[in-house]
Amino acid sequence: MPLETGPVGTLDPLLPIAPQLFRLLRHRIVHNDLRPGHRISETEIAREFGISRQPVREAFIKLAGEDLLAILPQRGTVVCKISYAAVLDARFLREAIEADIVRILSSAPDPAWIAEMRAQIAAQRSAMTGPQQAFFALDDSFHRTLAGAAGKNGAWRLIEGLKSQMDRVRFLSLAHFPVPNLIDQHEAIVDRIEAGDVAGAERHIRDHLREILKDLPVIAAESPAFFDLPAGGIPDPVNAPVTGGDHP
Amino acid sequence: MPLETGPVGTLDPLLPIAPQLFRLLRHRIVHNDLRPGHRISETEIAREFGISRQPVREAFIKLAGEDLLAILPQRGTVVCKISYAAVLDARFLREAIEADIVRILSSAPDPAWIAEMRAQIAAQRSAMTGPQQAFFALDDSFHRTLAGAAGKNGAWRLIEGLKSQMDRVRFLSLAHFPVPNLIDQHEAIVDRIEAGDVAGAERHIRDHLREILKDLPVIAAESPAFFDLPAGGIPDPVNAPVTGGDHP
DNA sequence: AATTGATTTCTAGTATGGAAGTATGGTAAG
DNA sequence: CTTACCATACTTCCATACTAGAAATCAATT
Repeated sequence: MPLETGPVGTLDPLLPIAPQLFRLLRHRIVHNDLRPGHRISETEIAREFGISRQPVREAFIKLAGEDLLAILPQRGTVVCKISYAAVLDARFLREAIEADIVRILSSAPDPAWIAEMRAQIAAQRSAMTGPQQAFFALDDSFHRTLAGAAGKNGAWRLIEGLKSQMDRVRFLSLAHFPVPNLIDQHEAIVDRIEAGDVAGAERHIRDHLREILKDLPVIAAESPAFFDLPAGGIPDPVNAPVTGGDHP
Repeated sequence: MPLETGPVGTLDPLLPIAPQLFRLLRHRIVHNDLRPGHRISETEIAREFGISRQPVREAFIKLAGEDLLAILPQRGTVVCKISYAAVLDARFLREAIEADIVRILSSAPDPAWIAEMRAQIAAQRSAMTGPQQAFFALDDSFHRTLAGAAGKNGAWRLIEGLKSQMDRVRFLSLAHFPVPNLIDQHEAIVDRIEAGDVAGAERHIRDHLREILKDLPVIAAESPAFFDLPAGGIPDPVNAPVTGGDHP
């Protein structure tokens, strides 16, 4: 995994500091160690790590680019709330992209990649009894493998940025996600890819990526303080327009 | 248009400098005023605009995030060549996203938006005789309108980032793009949306966004110095795996 | 007591100085 | 003529100092 390597919590002074700090703070925010609305200042972080403000500032700017921090000039910097709309947007984009990835795969199935995916699914089942975060890592790996198998590693880089918004929800309420179901869905996707069933594979990946729509309203209702909700309260995103995967 | 506003070439010292400089340099790179491979330094740019190196540095970091600059620690900063692979990746992602956008639109056509799109197409035809850059602006506006009509303005923000890679190609060789054809394609897309023909609308937007595949090899062969080509020379991207829009 | 005003104390933004590392050009040795 | 070496002139990166502006605190006034 290119990102998120190494222990999270310390900085190696020999390596460039700003990118390290960026990953570290990003990890803290996505895992809700830094809570939405919490104010942090460049000075404070600089003191905590014994570095100057400059690399902190650069990390802040990059985090603001992912909508994880809001920098208010001359006023302060706050951890963004989880934008309900942004989560839905990110999910929509992921579905669109991964649907096409799966179409590529199923239109020309590669036995070597199929074997790799099945091995990963086996690992996912083994991780079912362990901590849920372990499954999430394997889940990421699975989806990244899909992209890689389709020759779209560049696409995964983009998805990683989108995923940060969705991950904040994921780590906010680990209990809500039906891991066994998700693994079954992974298996169904690979089955349809192996069978060369383009429409079927597409339908399954789209359904898979719509799972979060069921849980999001529940989680948002549980922790409204963490969310930036649209006017009118929590909408029912399941009623969002159908976007594909349902052709005859 | 949120980005690229104001005159390009001067900085307002009253406003935050770093974001202004970012947009300005981005414009120069995308329009190939700064050529691929050209070396620039923080000091040089700082002198040119009479500012300090720090905001320059921050602009550089953001440009590196869009793969427009490559910052080599302690060695220098160069304008990235146009990555052939990145252009293909960006195009793939755009197709996936806009295909789903068009599916939303055609599954529930809105007369008001249809009228807006038709008006824009008329404006495009008027701009056919003028400079080609004027058409490009209208083309962007059209696609942005599609996203907005589907309630996916957030998606357009992402596409804008992807588009910078494709725009570099576009501005590199204005002559190659068959503007009348593109406008006809726009019209066909809107026709299918209005008719509620989901599969047809999807097929047309995908074909539309594949136009660049025809021109890219030609442009790359004309200006190989501007491109970062994969090993083995210029591939034929038209033979890339089919990714959708061709169901029965 | 409530309100207005000045002051103090925070913030991010910018400027500048120094440290570490790399490429380059010249010089001396083989 | 070729090669190894060293000094120099760059580069980015980090640290520090300073500026401008916003918010909060406290005092004076009504």
